[in-house]
Amino acid sequence: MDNISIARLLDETASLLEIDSADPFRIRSYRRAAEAVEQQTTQLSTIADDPKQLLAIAGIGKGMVANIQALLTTGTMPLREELLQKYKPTMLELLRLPGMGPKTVALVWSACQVCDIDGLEAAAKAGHLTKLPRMGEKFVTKLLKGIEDHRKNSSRFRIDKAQQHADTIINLIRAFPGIDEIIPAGSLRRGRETVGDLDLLATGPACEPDVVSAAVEHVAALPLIDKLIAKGQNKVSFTLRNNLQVDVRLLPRASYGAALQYFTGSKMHNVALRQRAIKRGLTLSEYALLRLEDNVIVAAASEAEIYNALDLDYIPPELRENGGELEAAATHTLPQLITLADIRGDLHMHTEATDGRDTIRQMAEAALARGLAYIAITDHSKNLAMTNGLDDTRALAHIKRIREIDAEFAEEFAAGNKSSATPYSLHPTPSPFRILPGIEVDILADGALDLDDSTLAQMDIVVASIHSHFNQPAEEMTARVLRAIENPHVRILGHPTGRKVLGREAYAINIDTILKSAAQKGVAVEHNASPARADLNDLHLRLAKKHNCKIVINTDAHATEELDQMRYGITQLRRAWLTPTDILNTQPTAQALLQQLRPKP
DNA sequence: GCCGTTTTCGGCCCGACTGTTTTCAGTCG
Repeated sequence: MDNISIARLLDETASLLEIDSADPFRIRSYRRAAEAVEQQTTQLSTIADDPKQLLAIAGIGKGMVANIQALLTTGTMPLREELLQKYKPTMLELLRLPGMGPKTVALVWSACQVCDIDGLEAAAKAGHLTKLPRMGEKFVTKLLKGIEDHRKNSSRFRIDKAQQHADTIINLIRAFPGIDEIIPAGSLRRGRETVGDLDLLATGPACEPDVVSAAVEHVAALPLIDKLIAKGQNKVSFTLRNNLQVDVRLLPRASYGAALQYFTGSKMHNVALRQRAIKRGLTLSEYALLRLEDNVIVAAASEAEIYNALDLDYIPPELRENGGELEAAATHTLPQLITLADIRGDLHMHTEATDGRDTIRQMAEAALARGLAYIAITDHSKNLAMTNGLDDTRALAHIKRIREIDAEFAEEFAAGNKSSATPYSLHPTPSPFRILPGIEVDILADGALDLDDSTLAQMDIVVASIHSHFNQPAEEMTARVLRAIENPHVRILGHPTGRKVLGREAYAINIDTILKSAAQKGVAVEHNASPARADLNDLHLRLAKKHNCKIVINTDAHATEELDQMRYGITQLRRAWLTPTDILNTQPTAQALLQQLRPKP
């Protein structure tokens, strides 16, 4: 059993304990243990014989060692079995519905014997639920809507999860000798926020027709396969334990480009491309671009050859949605899309002062190691009590500390003895790494901010975001944001739509009005790079560009490794046709960036 | 259930919002 499976079972046990109204702290222990296990780089199965090594992991104690050893040897553990006597595993899915917490799940089970989504929907429609305590018309309406949304989304996977699975599988397949290239095609390659399944295309000497069967057998025997769906001449289809379907195709080098083009899509892009081919007396398939009259291959080995043979510039996968990219490619007017390397700073992140996990210095070191030139530390303000948000006094003390560490970085730079993963000297224009003092200030229900202007005046970066009262009518919500950005200290509007991928609809808000107003006031709008919260979708981003709005892309990292999520945010910017000049934090230095932001009052 | 320890047990982020109540439990972040 691998770490992911152990983590999942521990987490599920935590959920079952919640339904069972167990001690909340005991529940938290199981959740923490699950997280800790998931983050381990070594497989626990290899060190399970040595309890000392397990106990060395923070969050794993004596009890958890016994649990993990039970899981590894028997595939389950006593507490889990005991809970499954009382409850059904399908109840865990009910917890994912909005408004359904452990207490409510336990209630519908004991009162109506409802333990799955279909049963819950039936009970809701039959009016059984309104007879229960604390459940009225409104609750049932919201619940039915939640079930509908859940069904719509649950068959898709977020891009980062899909990418992780793809990386794992790719590494396993690459281990087979004679496979030298393997690329995920489909919506993952196009950078969609969610993907339905994985399409992996491999090529190399081992994929040539006369020898491919050995490679097919290798793929069909991968250890992480849950169900093998199909095994053909050069294609293997299977599902993983989480139901993600994976199609692996092993293709000869000569037709790899055509296959990559075909399986990357999108469908509408391919239709348009094939129409263009026919007009030129050609025909495009997954095998090659052929001349119609004599079936001679015009292009097949690479995508670039195919596009060029159709009198088009190479079109990046993110643009292949039949949204004007063919016309642009034909007239050589495709945009120079932004890349990860263009991003020089990250202006929204949290530290252990509030709900982050790492220190100011750790975040800075991690950003420097990732090649950034500057960051802003923007911890939460006091209204977010659950994050231990900063009041005015603590906020001022915090930025004092930020300034100190910023000065330390400057000293270390001057002394030339900075030891970090990326020495300053590797940067084209060496200058000290900068840490800007900032805050993520909360926009209250009436649009006021929850810290004093005198405090905000001390900050280089003031990100204003909404964290409560999500259910205001659109007009009120819009007015509230407009009032917040009236405050001259606000320089960035944080996660302006509150959208969550696979989780929550955007706030009811008039985004057009807000973007216009932000553009007029010089307030930058933030695209949250986290794949869970790709806040502005590509439509929003295009709208922001149209209104000449300043745009920043930030990770909102709560730990050093979350800085890596920038890559997913970049993909969304590319899908919106944005270039480096459309984004403020492509500015090379903190000073240049600050000059681009709204001037301080 | 874990942790830190004054080695034997107490502390472990908790406030705001919602839909239901008629004073609050449950959910969310």
